[in-house]
Amino acid sequence: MTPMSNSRPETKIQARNRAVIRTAALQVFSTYGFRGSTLDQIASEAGLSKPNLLYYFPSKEAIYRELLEDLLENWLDPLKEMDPGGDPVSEIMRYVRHKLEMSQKFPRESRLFANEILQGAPQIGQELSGSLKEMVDGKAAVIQGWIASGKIADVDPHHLIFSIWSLTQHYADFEVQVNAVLGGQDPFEAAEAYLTQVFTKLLTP
Amino acid sequence: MTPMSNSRPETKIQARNRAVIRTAALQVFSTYGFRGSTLDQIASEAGLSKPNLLYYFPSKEAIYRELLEDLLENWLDPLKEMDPGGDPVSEIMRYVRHKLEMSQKFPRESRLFANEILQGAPQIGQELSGSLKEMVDGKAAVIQGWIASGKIADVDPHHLIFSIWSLTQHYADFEVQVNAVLGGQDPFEAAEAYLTQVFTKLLTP
DNA sequence: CCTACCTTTGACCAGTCGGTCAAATAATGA
DNA sequence: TCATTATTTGACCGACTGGTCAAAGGTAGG
Repeated sequence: MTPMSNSRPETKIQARNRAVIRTAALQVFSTYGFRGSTLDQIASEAGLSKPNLLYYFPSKEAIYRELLEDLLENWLDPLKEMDPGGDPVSEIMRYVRHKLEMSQKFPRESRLFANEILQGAPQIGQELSGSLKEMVDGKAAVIQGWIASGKIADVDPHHLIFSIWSLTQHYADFEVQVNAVLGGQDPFEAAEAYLTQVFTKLLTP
Repeated sequence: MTPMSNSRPETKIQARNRAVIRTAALQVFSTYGFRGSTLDQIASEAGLSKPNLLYYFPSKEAIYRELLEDLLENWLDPLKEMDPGGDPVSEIMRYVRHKLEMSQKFPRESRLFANEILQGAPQIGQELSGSLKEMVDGKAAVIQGWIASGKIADVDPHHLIFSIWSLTQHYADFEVQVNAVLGGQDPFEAAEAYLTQVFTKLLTP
């Protein structure tokens, strides 16, 4: 009997092994994408046998989906927290710093997402044009309000959001290139200063 | 006798079929990455049989390498063309527009590169820390010169270059997400206006 | 026409893929 | 203790992987 097919409470072994598998799968999927990854790789990375993996998850796709679902929750949350009542420049800068910090602390999650999008978002396409679009449109309206009241400069809100995603995630997704070009020095300190400069100049009316 | 193993001039059939294969392989590799792509996929996309593919290219890796090598040439060229003697803001803006145009016209090439970097640059790692770093360092020195003479604002040159790459390539690499959020309208017109605004404000002293 | 080379392919190979299963092994609780 | 359940694994499956090969089908020049 597989642990997913009943509704008994999760044992300690189950909790531990499912976590181990998720970590291993994140490592592999974020590097090679769904199709480029194999169960044997993940099993080896997790220190478990392949049938043992499939005792905890019904399929390769199920592991991948669980990772992506967890990701989408945590990934889009910080944008939701942008407060329409707060100071516009501070709110946006806080979001920028938060996203940059996510790239620094969770580069694998960022790359997992990038891989999924590069491959045409076969698993999360609906969320993108559904809840994500909804949320972005909502925040774009908030930003448009800030513009209308003259609190920040007149910039396209959607592209402003894209530029925040792009600039911050770049340090995770293109980590290898950034490190190669910078020759080993840590990029994030200078990145934060640079991004602060960019968005301060851009948003100041 | 395979056409790569001698030095006779290329026949018309060879030229045509090698081009067909490159196009098909670009489509597949740029979507699924090297490991996620199969020769059968590429052969099917090219309308050729799998042994026929391997008549024109010695291996899957050889096709991939040829694509990447062609890419690196065309991809990094425009940065080289940035003229130290020209007007700084114009030169940088011209580069930004050029890169954005590349994202619009050659999104598959951009995604091929992105996939290679995401996977840790197993094929082009040396070029990144070799010739690419060299060239970027050179251009960063040029930009630093412009800053020193007060022609543009004081920004970190390396991160300025990263931000140009990141912002422009985002519209190719994350095309699916951008289209989903924008709901079908063409992103590039607004993107060009937005990026002009960003870099004008950033660079004006 | 013929011959020499170019091109294409069906059949095949060993290794790997995601996934199954029965049996063995550990943990748990009465 | 013993029986029940949870966990682990070796052996295995059919499908697919990158790649080979010999033979067949085209093509071009003399």
